[in-house]
Amino acid sequence: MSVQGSMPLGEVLVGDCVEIMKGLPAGSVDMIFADPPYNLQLGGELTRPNNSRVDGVEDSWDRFDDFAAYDHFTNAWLRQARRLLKPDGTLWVIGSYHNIFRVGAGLQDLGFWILNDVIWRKSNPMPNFRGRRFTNAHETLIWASKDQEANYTFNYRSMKALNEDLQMRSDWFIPICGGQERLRDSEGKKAHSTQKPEALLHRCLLASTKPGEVVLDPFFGSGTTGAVARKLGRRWVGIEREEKYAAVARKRISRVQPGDPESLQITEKREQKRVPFGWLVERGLLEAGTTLVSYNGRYRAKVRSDGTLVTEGFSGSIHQVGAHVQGAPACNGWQFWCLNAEGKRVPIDVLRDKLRAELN
Amino acid sequence: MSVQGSMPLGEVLVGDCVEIMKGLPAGSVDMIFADPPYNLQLGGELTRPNNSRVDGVEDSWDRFDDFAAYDHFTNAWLRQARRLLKPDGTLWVIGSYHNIFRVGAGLQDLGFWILNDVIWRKSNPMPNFRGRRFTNAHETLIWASKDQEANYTFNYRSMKALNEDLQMRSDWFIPICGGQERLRDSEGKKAHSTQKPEALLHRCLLASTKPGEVVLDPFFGSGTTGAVARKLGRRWVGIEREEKYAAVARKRISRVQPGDPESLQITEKREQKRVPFGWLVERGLLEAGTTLVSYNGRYRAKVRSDGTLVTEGFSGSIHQVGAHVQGAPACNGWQFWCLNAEGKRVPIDVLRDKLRAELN
DNA sequence: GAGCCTGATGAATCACGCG
DNA sequence: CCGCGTGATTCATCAGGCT
Repeated sequence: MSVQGSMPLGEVLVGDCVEIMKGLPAGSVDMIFADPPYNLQLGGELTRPNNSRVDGVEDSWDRFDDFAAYDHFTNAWLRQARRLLKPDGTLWVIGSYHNIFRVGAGLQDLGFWILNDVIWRKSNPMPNFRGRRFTNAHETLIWASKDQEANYTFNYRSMKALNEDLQMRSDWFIPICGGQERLRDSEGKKAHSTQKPEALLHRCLLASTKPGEVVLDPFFGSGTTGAVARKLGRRWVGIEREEKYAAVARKRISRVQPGDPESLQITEKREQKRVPFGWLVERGLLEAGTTLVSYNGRYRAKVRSDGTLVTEGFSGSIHQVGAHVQGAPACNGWQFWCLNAEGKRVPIDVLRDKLRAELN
Repeated sequence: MSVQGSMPLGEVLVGDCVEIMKGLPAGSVDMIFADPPYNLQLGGELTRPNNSRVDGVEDSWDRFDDFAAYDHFTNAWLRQARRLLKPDGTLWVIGSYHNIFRVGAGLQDLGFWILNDVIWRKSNPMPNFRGRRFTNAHETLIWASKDQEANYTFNYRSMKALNEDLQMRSDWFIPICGGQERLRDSEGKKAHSTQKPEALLHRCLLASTKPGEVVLDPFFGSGTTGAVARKLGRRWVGIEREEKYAAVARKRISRVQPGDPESLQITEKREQKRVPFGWLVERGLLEAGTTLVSYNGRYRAKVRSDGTLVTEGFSGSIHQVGAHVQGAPACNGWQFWCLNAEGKRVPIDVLRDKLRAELN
């Protein structure tokens, strides 16, 4: 058994990611973002029609003898990822058709529960020069919890806000990393061949973590995960096999302005403090005896001094009475019941909001 | 060994697809489109915010004991699919994150060579009613040949034409099947719970088959593959486990107007008649002695009467000379060499097009 | 007929905390 | 650990009915 130290937050650890993960404490990570080698089987060089050479991925870290070797490697790092995650932590993995099916099946076999697969649609993909296939214009991300029962984090409201107040879909349109964002060496060459755009990590981190939580990236590369984590006030740990890339990442992240806590604060509705309906009556925001109307005008009920409602032959909480009159199994009374205000029906939820504001 | 008959073209065979495929002749199919069960593993019932019930997929054909059982089933039908395909035939499979990773890994293990994964982006997916995940707004298709060396069909020009003369990308935006297209029984209920849109099949068939070729769908369902195949002048065979669905499909397909051969004709450049460069000189579209310039203006060469080019100390075909001056292993001379026309450089390929038009 | 409103529905792995 | 109560939660499209 290996000796397990504490989490080296804000550091890039250099070495084999499986071995290094073995030395980290179990259940200490809230989210893992992994961009493993793609197992690209490029047959020789790829050239453009005019013979200029495409600078593809041919680094030694991206070569595996066969699928069995790749599966073995995948299983090893996924096992460690699973061990390091907290019970409610989640895993993101990105890949292409060369490797993502093997990774997806592998993580399902280990008990991970897939929450979504997400498509990164590239605004500016490389064309298919030979005209023999469809332009490969996307990559696939898998988002998974440790098991089916996990109470994972999903910042629904933040995602909805990012998408013009419509639910965020599973297809994301984001440009590839280029221009000023792309890290280059002194000769102008790409510092890393598969640098991911910060916008992609921004969305993953914002969707599935809270400020201050711990994010691990076992294939750190040029450190995009660390840079965005710092920007978003998340804590991070990176693992990178090559010191060359680790150095690039450290320098890059040190220049990132950390996000200020206040602007990072987001409140999901489901996290707000509970306000019982009765408090509205106690506090005088609603008088006992007031008649409430259902949102569609079909039902009426009277408010009692203890915070229950009463309608013909039935009484109970706002939720119970709402469900009863509709003959429905459940009902959110806050949205169902309304006040008549200036001829318009207003959900009693607005009174709850008002009280919550007073209570702060 | 089972007795193998001939291909029952235009028929829906009722029974277990693996068993039926075993009875069909090897190497007899040009393309297979497969929409296997997704193994959704749905839990209890799901209601919309208005308390109406979501009509999920609860059919018996989608229930498997565990991943092992699903993998076993997947391996069995993929093996038969492989046996039935001609050497240059291709396989399409559609799935969701529940099953596609297992199918993708399984077909790679059998030696299939993935050409693309294609994303069907739904214009109108069902929302995520509980706000716990991203809206699952896509499904994934895998397109694969039997092996890496296969000379598969890809109708590049047709796909490009379908996409406003830009290369067709791997992400397709297509509405789900509803409205008039959705087959319903006499009570207005869905005839099949997972009917695919014809637009999706149209694109798959148009991309990867020629008129008259044989298409097999081992999970025929309501027969979308057959209907579109008939419309596009492809021959088809369907296999469906339930007679109920087979009957629906037969009736549906019988009403389809077969495409007329002329309008199905498409011209892929690679199938056009070969036109040697020398013919341009013979026919007078280009005079011997003309000086050609490379597309980037760096190199020059002179046309000789026999259709060869000559430059400083080297002569040969347009391709050989193009490769030589660049020091490249190969070169497409039709695109590399240009004429100076009205101050602009125009590839000599335009002269070939002109001659081809004259030769018709 | 045009326009507006209401209701239905689609391959869906769809709560959570407290007592 | 289970049971129960509170309460969070939907987008695009089509069919049909009413003004």
